[in-house]
Amino acid sequence: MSQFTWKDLIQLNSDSKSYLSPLSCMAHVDVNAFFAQAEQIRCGYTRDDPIVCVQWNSIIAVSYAARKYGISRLDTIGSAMEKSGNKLIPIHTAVFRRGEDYWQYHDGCGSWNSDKSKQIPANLYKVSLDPYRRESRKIFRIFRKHSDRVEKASVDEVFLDLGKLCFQRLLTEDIISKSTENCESLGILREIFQQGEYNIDSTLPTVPEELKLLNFVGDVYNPENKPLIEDWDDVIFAIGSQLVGEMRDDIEDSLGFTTSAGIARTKYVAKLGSNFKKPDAQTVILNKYVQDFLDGESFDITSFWTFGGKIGNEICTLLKTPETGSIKFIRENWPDGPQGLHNYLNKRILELSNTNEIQTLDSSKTEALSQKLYDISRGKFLLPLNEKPIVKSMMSNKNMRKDSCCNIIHAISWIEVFSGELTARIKELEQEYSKLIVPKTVVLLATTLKKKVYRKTGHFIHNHSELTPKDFIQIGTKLMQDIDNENYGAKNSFFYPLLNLSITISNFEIFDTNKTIVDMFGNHAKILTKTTNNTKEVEGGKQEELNLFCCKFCNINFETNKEFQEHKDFHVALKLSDAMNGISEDSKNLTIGERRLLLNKKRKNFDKTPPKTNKKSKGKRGSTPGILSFFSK
DNA sequence: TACTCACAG
DNA sequence: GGCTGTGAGTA
Repeated sequence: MSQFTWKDLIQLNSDSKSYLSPLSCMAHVDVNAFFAQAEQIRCGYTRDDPIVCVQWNSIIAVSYAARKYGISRLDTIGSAMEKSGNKLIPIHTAVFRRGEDYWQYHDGCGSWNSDKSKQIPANLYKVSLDPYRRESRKIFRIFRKHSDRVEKASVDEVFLDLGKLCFQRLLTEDIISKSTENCESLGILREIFQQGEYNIDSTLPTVPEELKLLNFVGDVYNPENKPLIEDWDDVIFAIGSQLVGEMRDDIEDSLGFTTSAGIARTKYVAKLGSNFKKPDAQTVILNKYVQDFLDGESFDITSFWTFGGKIGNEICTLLKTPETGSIKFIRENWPDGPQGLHNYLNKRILELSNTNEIQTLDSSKTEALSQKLYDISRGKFLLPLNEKPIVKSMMSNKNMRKDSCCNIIHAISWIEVFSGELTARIKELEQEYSKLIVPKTVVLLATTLKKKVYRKTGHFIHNHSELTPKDFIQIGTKLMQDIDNENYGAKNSFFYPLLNLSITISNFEIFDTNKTIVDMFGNHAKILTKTTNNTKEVEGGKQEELNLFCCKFCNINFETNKEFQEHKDFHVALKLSDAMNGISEDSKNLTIGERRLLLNKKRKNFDKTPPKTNKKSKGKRGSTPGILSFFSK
């Protein structure tokens, strides 16, 4: 007799409820040493070549072929090369050069190269992870081809809710496997289902003998060689393992990546499963052996997702010793529900209240926490697939070396890099989803030795049909000018060199592309004329006229050429004033573009005082600067 | 809303 | 350790 009901089975077919069914089947798939594999494939190496992916002096991914030298992610490339007797094949990530808005690979270059001309100095470059995002999307697309129940958990991981696919394969598709083509009792099950001749609360028939021969793809966790298929959940897992096997094969055949997968009732256990055997493997954790798995492999609380840091350690402390953070300990000491555990945690928090051992946890969190621990320790913490929105935020960031950002010129050059990166990333997403994606918020964050300075747009509107790096450069530059004026220019206080500079865009508005551009931006154009004092309300053709004297950098319209020229002078001056004023050796450190600007400046004899601040040019033309067309108040 | 912390890969 | 992202908490 089965322990499951028809309701449990049918629930699998529901996108929103499948995870709640005792027959639910989740998978976690992880690309092995993703960055290293991506480079291996890109550069045409094989899996046996010991590739490591390098960023500056650090290794950020180690291929499985390179692990045999004992290389780990924390090694520097220098020490790793030594360990391996120079056998490693290091490949540096793609990089942007300061002042340039595109990334490039410089294969063969990197700090391990003794040839000085083949270095990639971290003060002048910024790492680009775009190539990996691109591969990640290709992989994700393959999962999506097989299933619409996919959660992208990170750049190299997905969760799958296999309930619906398993259900369909079991009950409505012809193919389960060759061994069951003639399975009469399965036919009967299907017939009952199709005729609707069942009571939803009645138990399912016993699993037919023929079905017990169903093959699993990958390894089933079963150290004591107990029977595999006995009830319907085992059948579902066998089908699930086949589905995941097919997806992983597809990924390997079409893209070349090997992956590891875990299949289990819950996301948490599936994730432990994918980590269990690597690379190129998959592990099924059957419900009836999940406790053996959790106990036998001596998992403790800190092995579980979101418990890997302080919280997990504090739980171990509350439970007295690290060993007693073990899953078995929790399950066996609180067998009758989470209430006892809840009381115990609260008691321990009180006991430890005058020590500083417990900092993150407090009694307001223990109720939910004890329920979660109670469930986790039984492999029954049910979490639905989280279908994430396209994007929530996007950051382009650079941690500076001491000479990477010593003045506003440098800062603006980095902003150009950020702008190129963000625009390219948005464009790729737009193409992938056939949407227009418009960020409403742009944040510039500068970190100095002493403080963080933060500027944010109100309501970002771009009036182009297409987003260009220029849009972000305009805004980023404006924000940077504000920050510079307030913290350096006006007060003449300590500000540079910056330790960090970043642009984060967020608050995305997403439009379907089947609308016309006018449909989408018609309203925005109105806002533009409304909120901008110095732009007259004009229609179509007349707008063109105004654009004759339009600063492309700020998108300010000027009424006369003279004003326009003055404004342009102001830009150059602003960009250059700091470099000329202070630190003369800066010029050594400038990129070609920056140096050209400097030369131009000398040639044109720009030394006479230009309009000094933004405010001045504001005042001249009225109360509102034209750049406001990009902001609301 | 602005900012910090925690966590993850 | 550097880079990118999410979510919770706090004021």
